[in-house]
Amino acid sequence: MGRRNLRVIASNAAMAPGRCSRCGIRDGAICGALSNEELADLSPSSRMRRIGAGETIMSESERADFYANIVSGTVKVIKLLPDGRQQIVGLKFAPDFLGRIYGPRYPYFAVAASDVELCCFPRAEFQRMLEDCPHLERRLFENTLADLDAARDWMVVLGRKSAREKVASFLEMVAKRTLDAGGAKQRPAGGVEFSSPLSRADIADYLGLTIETVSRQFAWLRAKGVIVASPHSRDVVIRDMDALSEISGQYS
Amino acid sequence: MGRRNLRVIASNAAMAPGRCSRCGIRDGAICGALSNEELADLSPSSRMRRIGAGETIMSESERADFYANIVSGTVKVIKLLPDGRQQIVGLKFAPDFLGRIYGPRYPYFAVAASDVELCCFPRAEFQRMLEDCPHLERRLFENTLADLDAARDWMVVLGRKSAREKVASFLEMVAKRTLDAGGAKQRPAGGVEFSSPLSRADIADYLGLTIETVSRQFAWLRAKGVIVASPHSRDVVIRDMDALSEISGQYS
DNA sequence: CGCGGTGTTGAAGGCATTCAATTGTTGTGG
DNA sequence: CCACAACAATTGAATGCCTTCAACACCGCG
Repeated sequence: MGRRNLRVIASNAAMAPGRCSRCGIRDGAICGALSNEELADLSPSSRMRRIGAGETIMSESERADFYANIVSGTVKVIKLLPDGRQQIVGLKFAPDFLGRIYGPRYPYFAVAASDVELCCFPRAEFQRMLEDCPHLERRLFENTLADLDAARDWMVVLGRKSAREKVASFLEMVAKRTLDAGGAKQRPAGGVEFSSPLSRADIADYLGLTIETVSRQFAWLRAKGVIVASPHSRDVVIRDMDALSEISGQYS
Repeated sequence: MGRRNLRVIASNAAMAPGRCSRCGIRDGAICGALSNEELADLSPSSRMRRIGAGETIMSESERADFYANIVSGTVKVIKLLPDGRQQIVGLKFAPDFLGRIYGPRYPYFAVAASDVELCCFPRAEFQRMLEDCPHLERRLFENTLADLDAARDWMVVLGRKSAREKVASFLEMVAKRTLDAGGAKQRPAGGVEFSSPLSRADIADYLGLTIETVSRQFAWLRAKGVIVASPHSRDVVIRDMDALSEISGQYS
């Protein structure tokens, strides 16, 4: 239950300096808090990195020497128990920020759930920019508050929901966040179509369940016609969002 | 399971203006980030409030018009599901801070778990102080990061631990935090003595369990000699902290 | 084609919940 | 001071949900 192996570390080719002014995620990312001049200052030190699915981006034990924006892909934030059980404590999509300020250590494992593109800043440069830009610090503060709310929302899912409600909550959450990011298609009759960013194993680790239980709940939702999803596939169509919300316990 | 009623609201006598300079919790509280002059500026607008156990301090639905430091007592941070199930998503002790900046709403219920003394600041005054004092904002940011880490730590407990491990984790956490605050007695042979800040019902809501399961796990820990606790009492002596850590799964 | 990885499905078992009854504690009023 | 009510905690028995163990199906890739 919840014991899976973490493949560690990362081949990472340095890419061309970030052309921030043309960056597609700028407004959504923390960079949206910076003026053109400030961004021009930071831009030369940014580096693109490509991370393969399953690779570890940041690690609890080691000192994190960079910060990053997610340009594309999905990142799992993971905590481990000494015996190997694991719990996903956060999910990060583009254009989310990755890293921990005010301390050298990132207190979790950040692992690529899919192939990921990162826009990375060296620690020192970013810290300097942070001191000069109170609005950047504030933006990060607001991000952290959003992370806190998300974590606490999920505590309710973990602590008080049944397996069925958990899986429905997961689909609801992914649909919402994917729609916000423009990665999902709106379907007639309020349907939503997207591809799950997580494997069954990851979903289990996110929901505090086993793979088998997750699979069974998918089967049930499929049988009920709430979702359409061919077996062995990560593509999902939510046919009836209201029914899903009903099942998730979010609205009664 | 997890359905309990929230008694709402608060008789609250206004007390004498905070004598911040002699305040016992100043250094631990966010006020520790303020100079004597700054504190003298804020001091006149502070008000002491006494809250009875079970009363709601802040509410999800209503606009919070004040911020507060906890001077004494324990506060539960709660989230509710529409059907009444509840999950405690945070515990606050003295000298913790209560409130949410950058927005008019506090997104949880804050409920007194015991009788509580608060040092309250009107929203407007505090916001003004915040704008003038970047170090105060930074202190709050660091608090929020600590809250986030605590929430994510607890997600592991909720998602991946058995009932026995959960109860052991709870006792461990309370012992640690109570010791830090000086509210617990060190006993010979590494023992720790304290009084549980939460009822069985609250512990259940914190651990995502039922009251009965919590009670049974207490009975088991008692039978094993890991703790000493007379039934129907909140007083606990942890006889063997190492054994407790073993049981909690925190160290294997 | 065979193999590893991922996902599905079945059957059995265990752990936490549910339902229920009892005990202990606290506070109120006679 | 004691009786009583209201509440909190404990304990027992039965149920059920999720896990565990196991086998199999599907997919991509060498």
